[in-house]
Amino acid sequence: MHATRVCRGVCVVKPMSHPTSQRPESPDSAAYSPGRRSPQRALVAQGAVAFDGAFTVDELLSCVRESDAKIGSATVYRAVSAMVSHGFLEAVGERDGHALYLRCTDNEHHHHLVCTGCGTVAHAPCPLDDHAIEQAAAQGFVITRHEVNIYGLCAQCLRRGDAQ
Amino acid sequence: MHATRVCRGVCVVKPMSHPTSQRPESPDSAAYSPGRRSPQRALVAQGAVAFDGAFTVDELLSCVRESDAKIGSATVYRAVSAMVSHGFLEAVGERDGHALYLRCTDNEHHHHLVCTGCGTVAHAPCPLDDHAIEQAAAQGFVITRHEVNIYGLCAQCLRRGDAQ
DNA sequence: TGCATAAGTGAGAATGATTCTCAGTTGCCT
DNA sequence: AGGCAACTGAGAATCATTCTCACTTATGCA
Ligand SMILES: [Zn+2]
Ligand SMILES: [Zn+2]
Ligand SMILES: [Zn+2]
Ligand SMILES: [Zn+2]
Repeated sequence: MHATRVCRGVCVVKPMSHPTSQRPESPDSAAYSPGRRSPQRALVAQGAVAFDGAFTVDELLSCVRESDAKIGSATVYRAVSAMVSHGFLEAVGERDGHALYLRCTDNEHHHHLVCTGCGTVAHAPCPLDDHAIEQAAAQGFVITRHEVNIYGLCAQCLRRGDAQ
Repeated sequence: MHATRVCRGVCVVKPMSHPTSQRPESPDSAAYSPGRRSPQRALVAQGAVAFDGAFTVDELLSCVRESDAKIGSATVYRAVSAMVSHGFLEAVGERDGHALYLRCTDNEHHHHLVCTGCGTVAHAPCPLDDHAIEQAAAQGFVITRHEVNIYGLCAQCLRRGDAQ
């Protein structure tokens, strides 16, 4: 159905030799999440960065398992939650009932267009400009939150003729 | 947490006296869904219409149960699915893990702004204008689907000071 | 009108992503 | 070094939604 989504080589990081000694200090290990620094969270962050585009928690899990075979799925869910609430990851819709996440380094607010074939992502501007906000205000509303999820097919998948 | 969401009086329709005879022929019973006409689907359609704004399947279910106490939840789920794919209902995001639906009679494409306090809905224009589509095309993408869910608070809920 | 047939129904089981529990670990601060 | 709260992992639990299956029942056609 979908092309197998693999994270790039970077993902398969040098497996940590031992718990306490010689822990891989990822360059952004400080930024990915608040709270304590753990090797598991560092691996999850590295895995997320290694994906080209959108990924599910399952995909991230199996990617991370290549480095730490016995990491628990709950740990990855927890790490993803923390990263999302810290802004290191963004939720970008879902695929087949699995939530999609994305690491995007562009820090001005915008949205994403996800290829349903391969997970590749393109940027899309936010529709909530001043005009939209005023229009909402004219109807008595104050906007607190919004989701814009756009799906499509990238050039490659179009060429390959992947359906849907 | 949330104000109790009730459908208006219309919702509590005259309970059908008996299966085969004297079935309530709702005015739009023909339009709500493709396929066969059943009293259950008519009730579900009437219930949906009776809501002012967005509602969850649970809310719709308990509304419909006031007319037919023993309607199955699967039946309501099925009816909602059929109505969504027929365009009679629209999905407008979620609340606490429950999908939100809405009956909107405005048939030109647009999106919705849902009050998280009471479910009241306002209209919002679609952000996917020609420019956005061209911009996607410039990145090699063809858009196939999109979701725009906006959440906020309506004037009434703001006045009442409902949080979130 | 009377049948055939496929669509709809309902009770309950199943699904399955995500969250929770709980008994260990282990960063991190003093 | 010690204390403790945050983190982990295994597995159980949650819980909205879907599926199964054995009936019903619209609906089109003869
Ligand atoms: Zn693609
Ligand atoms: Zn935005
Ligand atoms: Zn409101
Ligand atoms: Zn739109």
